[in-house]
Amino acid sequence: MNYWLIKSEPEDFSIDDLKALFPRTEPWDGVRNYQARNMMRDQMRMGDMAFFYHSNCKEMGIVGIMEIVRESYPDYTSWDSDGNHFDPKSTEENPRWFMVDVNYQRHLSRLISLSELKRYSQLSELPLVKRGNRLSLMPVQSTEWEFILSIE
DNA sequence: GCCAACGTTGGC
DNA sequence: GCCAACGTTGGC
Repeated sequence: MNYWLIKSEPEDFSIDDLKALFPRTEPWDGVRNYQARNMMRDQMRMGDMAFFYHSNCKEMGIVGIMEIVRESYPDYTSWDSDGNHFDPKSTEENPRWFMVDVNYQRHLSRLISLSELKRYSQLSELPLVKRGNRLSLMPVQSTEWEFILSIE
């Protein structure tokens, strides 16, 4: 099983929004970056776990855990010319973008802030803490996953 | 609100 | 295929 970290701007969609849906799931639409798409499409598997990270907000950090409950399928929001995820180069016959479905699992007992995450040498290889990182979705090594849970 | 980093686009 | 211009991300 793989571990992940997935960012979301809480003003857009927060972990509380995901929790409110439970037990319904959420299609993780709107990923429009090839590197992120490839990981999502080729490596994310049902049952994988992901940290929910709040980005671009006052309290940035890891706030909870979600589970991948459906493997990748075409992101139909890319076909909606009225939506803000529209991409005219993506078609039903030849979809360019993909998404997975996620389900709320739990909040962490506390928010683990970005500034705290940056302080641990155990996490120095995590793309999140590297300079200039802009990936909205990234793999987390099992050792990193367990370390983060151990400091929760 | 600013701006560095970086991905994408498009002219050549 | 190069690369400048441009747009976006996201921390600060």
